[in-house]
Amino acid sequence: MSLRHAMLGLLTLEPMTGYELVKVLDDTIGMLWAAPHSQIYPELKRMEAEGLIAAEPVVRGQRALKRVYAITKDGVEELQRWERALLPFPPERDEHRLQAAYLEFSSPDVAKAQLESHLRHWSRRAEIWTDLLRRIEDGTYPLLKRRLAKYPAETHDAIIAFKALAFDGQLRRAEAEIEWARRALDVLSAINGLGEIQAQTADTAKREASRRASSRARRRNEAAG
Amino acid sequence: MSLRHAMLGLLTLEPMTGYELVKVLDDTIGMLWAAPHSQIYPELKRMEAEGLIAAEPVVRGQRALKRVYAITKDGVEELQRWERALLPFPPERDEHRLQAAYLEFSSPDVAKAQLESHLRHWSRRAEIWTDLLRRIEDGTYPLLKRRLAKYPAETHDAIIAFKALAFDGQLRRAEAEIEWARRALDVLSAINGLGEIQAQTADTAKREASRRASSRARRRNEAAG
DNA sequence: GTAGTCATGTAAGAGGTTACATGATTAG
DNA sequence: CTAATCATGTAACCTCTTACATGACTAC
Repeated sequence: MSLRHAMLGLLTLEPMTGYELVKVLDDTIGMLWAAPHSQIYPELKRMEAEGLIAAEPVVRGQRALKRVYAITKDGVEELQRWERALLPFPPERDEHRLQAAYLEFSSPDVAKAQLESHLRHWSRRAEIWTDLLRRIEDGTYPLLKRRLAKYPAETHDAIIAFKALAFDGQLRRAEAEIEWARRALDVLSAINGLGEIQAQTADTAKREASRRASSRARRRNEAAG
Repeated sequence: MSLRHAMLGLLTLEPMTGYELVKVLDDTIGMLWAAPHSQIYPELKRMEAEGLIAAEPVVRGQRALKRVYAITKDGVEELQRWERALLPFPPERDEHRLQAAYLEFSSPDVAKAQLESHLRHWSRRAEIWTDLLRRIEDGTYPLLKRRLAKYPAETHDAIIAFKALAFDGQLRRAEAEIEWARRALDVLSAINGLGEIQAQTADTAKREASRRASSRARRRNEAAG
């Protein structure tokens, strides 16, 4: 349940509308914790109901209203409670690594394309995080500028250091992925026996089971719908 | 939907019971894709219904039966289809990194304990992956031994290389986390201004809004239930 | 007999994805 | 006037988590 804490953290900067939260959770903070608007609006409602944030209606144009959310005392307490918790580590679940583990069922050209895609993805991520780090350190990152303006000078070093720390962690992760993908491409090009490996199936193993399984398989398009 | 592909991959080694899959997905392969038994058994049922695997009842003791699942031709095709797909990259979502980004709401001693826990967790993971890598490379990893016995000799290099590649990626990730946590501990000890930062809340910002928000907050225990 | 392992389920609920849906405002 | 942006929702579906549940088999 960290979407809530990502939003509480953002609201310690200043009150925001759901829409503004949608934007930052799709852009910069989304590089730490991403969320679509379909998740954000309902969560804001729940947080308001629980008293963690308070909405104030603000006029917009002639007819329209927008709801500006501000964090409450309870919200700050919840953020601090979470901030001080020892969070459990999630189980390992990495689809790309799992795919790599069974590359013998792929083909060399496809595998190469996949690893190049991996490299491109994490290189783009690394660029984004490098850029964010630079902007945090040279003071041109707007969210941070506004945050520093709001908190006492003696806390600035810590605030800057922690924001940089988080993105530095992301960057290190990206760099590890980049190095891995490069090495994987080397491993791939050094291998010849790759290709059309035939797995032994229930069908080839057992004749009568085969007929049942494959006719069941043929029926599955209708049955699964 | 990769649990299915993790299991299809395992079943290309040999037919297994749900229980055996539970064990490997909690142990070695669980280091790539973890899953609890409550997810495995229903998924096996679905996969059987779709014709990707075929169950054979095998006697156990006097009264009991166990269901041994074998991959079918359709199952192998599905594994190959997935293996050749360009998988999308998931959105960024890292609770520990998010927590690090707002460490100014924590306290120095708690933050230190959290980072030490991070270090311990990923060091344990690194040990596990290092050990798996060693056993893959010196041929003492039983799952791999059995796999090699089943596939032609010219594919062995590739099979070994891909299994090693996957765990190497995990190891690199762990090492990046370890280095990050070490650096984070250094950053932490270099900072003094950390501690009881007070966020400006809706309560402190607006007097009349305050009264409404905090009385709402007081009511929330009953209201939220 | 009894503890540990083998073996297999169900169910409620949380969190996230994808798609569908609507309308006001502002800049050109 | 029209396109982009601002603004806010709902709903079906999927995956995963956590907890509850049961019973046979085997080694001591």
